[in-house]
Amino acid sequence: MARGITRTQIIDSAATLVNTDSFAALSLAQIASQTGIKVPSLYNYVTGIDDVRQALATRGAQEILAVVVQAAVGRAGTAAIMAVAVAYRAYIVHNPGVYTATIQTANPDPAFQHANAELLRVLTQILAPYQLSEPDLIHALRGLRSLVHGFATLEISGGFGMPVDLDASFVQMVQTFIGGISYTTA
Amino acid sequence: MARGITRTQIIDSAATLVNTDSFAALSLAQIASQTGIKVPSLYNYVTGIDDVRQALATRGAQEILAVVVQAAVGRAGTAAIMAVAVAYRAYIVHNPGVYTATIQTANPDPAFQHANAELLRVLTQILAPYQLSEPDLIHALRGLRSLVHGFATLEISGGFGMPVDLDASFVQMVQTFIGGISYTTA
DNA sequence: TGACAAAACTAATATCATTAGTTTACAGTC
DNA sequence: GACTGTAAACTAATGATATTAGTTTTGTCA
Repeated sequence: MARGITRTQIIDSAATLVNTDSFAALSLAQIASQTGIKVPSLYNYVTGIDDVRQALATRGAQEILAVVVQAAVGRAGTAAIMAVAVAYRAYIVHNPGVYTATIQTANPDPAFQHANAELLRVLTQILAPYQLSEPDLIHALRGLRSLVHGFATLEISGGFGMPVDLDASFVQMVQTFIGGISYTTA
Repeated sequence: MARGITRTQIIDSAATLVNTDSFAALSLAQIASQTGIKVPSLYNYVTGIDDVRQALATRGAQEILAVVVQAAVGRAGTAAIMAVAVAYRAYIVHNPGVYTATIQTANPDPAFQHANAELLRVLTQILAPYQLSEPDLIHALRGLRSLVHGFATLEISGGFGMPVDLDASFVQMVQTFIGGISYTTA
């Protein structure tokens, strides 16, 4: 008996599985097989498959926050927005399963809520230089998230026919957005 | 035995179920219960649950196409883009389950492919007046789809905190986009 | 009326998640 | 160094799922 499995290892295994296979196909049987224990033993570390899904969602939210913060430091204005958008999209493309968990899992975990709130705070800070009115700020925040989320999810689901020039399309889209809020300001 | 169930009724039932409950929770047991027959009898009309999912996806694509075409007729330029975006979002918000099927189901059905191709053609026509270069046209198409898809999916998954002023946010976002492609042209 | 096909059914199998109850392994104590 | 208690693994069983096989019923048409 290879005693010594940890909850973290289980979530790690689940993350790998959902990123390589799919979030929908995640099962305890897969996780048990990868971690070398039997399915019921998993219940020593998680309360069920929903617990695993929520843990993935929380991890995803925290990782996105980290990636976004990393992209934002030392940058301001349009450069900051572009860097954040690019980093956000990159995370989604490289972690499609975990990101899917982030949006498809109802998650009351305070850590999840906190990471999301922090993300919103960072984005708000990045938009601060534009001195938008309260409603316009909300509009801009929603627009930015919609843009990046929409593009990335269509991208990982194969929604765009040919994969050519996806980078260029994304950059242009974000630039259009940046131009738009600039004009709103003026 | 209430003989006379049809495949259409089964898909209708499934559509109602996914829109009121959720796409993920769809099961043959639910459909059988709603249509008044036993689960195995469903196999006289569908090849399995994946067949139902694909049928939902195809229906969604066709309905979206119809809604978009309806919004586009008699309009041109910015008015056409706005009308199409609003109609698209409205469809998603009112048919969240069917729309989810549209994006989460791998669907080789030619009718599905055709509806998507037609939608792309309509959107291309709407952008024609802007006389974009070939790559810019592709960028704009991707941007428009990302925008609407992203906003609507975040909306139906409760991604935006408060539901206040969602209409205003959406309109402003689309206007920003329209302004952006106009400037690209000039 | 009788035969055939369509459409329902029951029964059975395999795969899930989950729970209950049991055994094993390790750590600290006498 | 044996002993005990707990943590962590296990086997076994249950209920829900999709699916398949085989059977019965129903309606239509000759």
